[in-house]
Amino acid sequence: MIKTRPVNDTRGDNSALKVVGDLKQDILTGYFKPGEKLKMPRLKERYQVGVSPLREALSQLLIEQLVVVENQRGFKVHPVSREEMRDIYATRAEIEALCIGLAVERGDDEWEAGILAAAHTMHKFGDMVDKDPQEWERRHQAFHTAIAQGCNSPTLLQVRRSLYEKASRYRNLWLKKNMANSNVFDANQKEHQQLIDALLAGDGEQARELIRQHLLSPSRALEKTSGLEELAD
Amino acid sequence: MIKTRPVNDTRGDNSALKVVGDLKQDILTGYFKPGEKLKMPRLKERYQVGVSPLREALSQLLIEQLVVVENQRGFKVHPVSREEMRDIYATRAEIEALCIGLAVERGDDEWEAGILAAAHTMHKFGDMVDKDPQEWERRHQAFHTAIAQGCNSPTLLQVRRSLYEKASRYRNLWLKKNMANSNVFDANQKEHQQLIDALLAGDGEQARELIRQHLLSPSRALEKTSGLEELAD
DNA sequence: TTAATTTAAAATGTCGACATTATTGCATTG
DNA sequence: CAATGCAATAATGTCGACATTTTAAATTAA
Repeated sequence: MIKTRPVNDTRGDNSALKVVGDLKQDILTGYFKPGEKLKMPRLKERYQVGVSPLREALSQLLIEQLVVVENQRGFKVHPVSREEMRDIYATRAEIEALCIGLAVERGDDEWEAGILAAAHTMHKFGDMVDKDPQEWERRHQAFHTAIAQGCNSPTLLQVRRSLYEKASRYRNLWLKKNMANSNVFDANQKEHQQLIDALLAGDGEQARELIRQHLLSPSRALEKTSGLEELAD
Repeated sequence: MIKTRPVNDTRGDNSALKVVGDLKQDILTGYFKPGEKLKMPRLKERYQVGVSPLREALSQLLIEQLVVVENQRGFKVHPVSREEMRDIYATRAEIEALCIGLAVERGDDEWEAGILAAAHTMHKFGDMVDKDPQEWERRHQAFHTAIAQGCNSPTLLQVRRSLYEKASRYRNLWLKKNMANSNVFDANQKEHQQLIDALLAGDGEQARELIRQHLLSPSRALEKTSGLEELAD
């Protein structure tokens, strides 16, 4: 029996690594607003660590472009903008299409099984009445990740994950807007089925086009809303 | 008149940011070998700063996957492996093809001019007798960057740069092996001309295929060499 | 000699302290 | 009243110190 360890088990890690996860979550979920100044006293209080681990954590989020720094003026949450949203979503769509194209070429039976399993998990959730957006998003992402895994390239998957996280702040807005709207979820379900069909048929070109449209729809929806202004730029 | 500032001007930056550049250089050029332990006393001595800025710098290189960390055992240079080299180069080829495909769709006259300018700068260097590999690589990269710029996507270009840096350690091996071999440089020159022709003709598909082959050739060459073993894994 | 154990040395990760720099609030002036 | 200048308040970035842990060396035992 292989001993696995939960993804959020941070026992052997140092303080910085522990705080990276929490801080990232707080930024992605919007607890810290875009553009907001991240003052050390507040962070020390919230995460119960000194400045050294905090600065290490912030240095990591700096490279992931979730925070920005200005000398002698500390750290801020990376601001949001329509332009950035467009660019991130467009890039994500291309990267995801790339993953899928390679996956169709390289994917094996185990890959296909993983997709069907994840699809089932998603489908079950669709029946629920109390749609917790976070849990829905978890399963939704698990489904797409199962597909992308088929590309079998750690480097590419790393790029993919990074873009997914960058997009999270915008996606959370979209989720708030649409969690009541069950049409959206039904349409999603349909698109997923089309995607699965194309994948199992080995039609890479079709799958690539489907995923592009699928990934861009939240972006298109957000273009029209005024939700972005709320998040000070 | 706009006041520009040289890329390596680090006056307003904090110590960590200054040391990031130097440390990265030292890792990419192989001054610190893959897998080598990065001990604080040595780093303090070399970069003339305390542990705090050092740990911040290392935290950034951690996300860029140039170093790895183990709790209570400090930082190490990220090890190299044939597998990683293959994956990085393959991913880079796909990303570069993606950039170029978009660039052909979106590029304007200024873009084309930039390519020709960079090509000229490269060509001039080809005539020189004393081929400094570093300078050659600078111009080579400037040429490819000029092309990729046409995609007009900061996010995608960021991904591209990150992969370029990850590949640097392997590329430096290749450069050492081939700096005497002028056949290689001539072949390169030819491939560049083909690429330019395809780009100016607007043939995206052709350009994408050319760039894939172009980027993969160092990887293929390195597959055969024994150079990797020198770098302890 | 090899293996195990103890001891000593060195390195890591974190905090508090301090100098420097930014920001805020208040008074002064035009 | 607006704008400017000044003081006091707060925050940043860096270092040295310290407890903890790892690594290396020395010693002992088999």
